Amino acid sequence: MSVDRKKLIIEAATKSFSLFGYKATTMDQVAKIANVGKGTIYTFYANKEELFKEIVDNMIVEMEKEANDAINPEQPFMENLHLTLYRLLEFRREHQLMIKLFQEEREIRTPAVLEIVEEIENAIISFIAEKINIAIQKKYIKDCDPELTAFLMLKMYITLIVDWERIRKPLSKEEIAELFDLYLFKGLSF
Amino acid sequence: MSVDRKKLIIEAATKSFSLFGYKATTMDQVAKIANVGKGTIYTFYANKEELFKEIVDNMIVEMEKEANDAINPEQPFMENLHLTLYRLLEFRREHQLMIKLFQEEREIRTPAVLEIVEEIENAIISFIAEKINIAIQKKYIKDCDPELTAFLMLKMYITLIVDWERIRKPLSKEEIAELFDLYLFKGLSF
DNA sequence: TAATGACCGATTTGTTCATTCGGTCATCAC
DNA sequence: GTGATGACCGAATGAACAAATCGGTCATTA
Repeated sequence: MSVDRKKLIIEAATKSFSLFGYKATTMDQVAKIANVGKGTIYTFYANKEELFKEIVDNMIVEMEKEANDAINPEQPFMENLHLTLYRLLEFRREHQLMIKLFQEEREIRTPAVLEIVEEIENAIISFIAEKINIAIQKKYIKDCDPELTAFLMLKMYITLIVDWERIRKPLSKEEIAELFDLYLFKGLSF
Repeated sequence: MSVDRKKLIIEAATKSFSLFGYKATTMDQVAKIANVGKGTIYTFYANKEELFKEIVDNMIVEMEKEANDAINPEQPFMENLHLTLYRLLEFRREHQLMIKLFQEEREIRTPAVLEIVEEIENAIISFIAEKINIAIQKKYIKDCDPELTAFLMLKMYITLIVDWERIRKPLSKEEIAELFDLYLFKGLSF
């Protein structure tokens, strides 16, 4: 059996998108890195965007795996939710491809990248919403719209970790856990 | 006494910035609208950015006045906080200059506009933080960092009103009030 | 027949030149 | 003499054109 060309292409594309982003990655370059003719890529993927989606979808699977690894079954639900959200934002801050994607979203606004970032966000929301849905059924938390709650929690974490750090001081993991618990779980009322 | 040239300039600049934004407003144009020589503008303001700041600072004062008008002393603190935040975001959505500013922030990223938008955000945060500070002292709510809490609340409102509407369905004023009360005041715990 | 890379039209990039703009200051009107 | 002005300046922007690059195709090849 000859070499697995599809695998070579996926590896090459992952490298290139991670290093240069979507726009700055050329199909010629991917072919070169993969040691494959350019035409070969088009026997597996209809176009550049399809190849891109495949790479990002793989990353999303990897991300969800990591998020699940963060869960500690002995901890209460809200603590695990915190650990999950925190791990997701760690991934977002450290994963090469993720970094490039968000940078390109901000700085170049490549349409294909805007689309894929929205897809990533949706994946995260679905992922969190599912956990919330279960928590509602098990009466761990009050009844609420799981999707909206997930959306709000994600935005809250981005606010606490990314935005607040930009204008004031960075918060530690423990501080964020406490704030999450105070604002969303216990509430500000006495 | 001759005409108040400074007032004419302020009125003209307000009109022009509101209609065309910062970048597309020229000093020649402001002078023309104000019926004033271009040099005259520079006897009051050191440069275009200073003039811009004056106009936006006036708008901030107007915005805070409107936000205060939204308060109903007979209502409980959290309801008034909701009314205030909602009014602030209404202002943001409806005020000509505000609309142009945020549009230019997103689409052109003019440095001077990025700066001023941050200034506006800081003004809102200080404004809300002050209310929260008083509420903490009066034991209306638990102890917390007023600035961080204000920041979080503002972001939460933007999430609920702007972001959620973009990806799903718009929420009514009452729904937002309920969500605000549920998530931040009562909390999700039983 | 799976793999390839020369080739194509479209888009992007680089370059040059003309225009516009923010800011100055010599002159003017009173 | 003083406050107001607009012609003028260099820098920045934009238009226009040429050159290079890129995504995608398909006749050829091994």
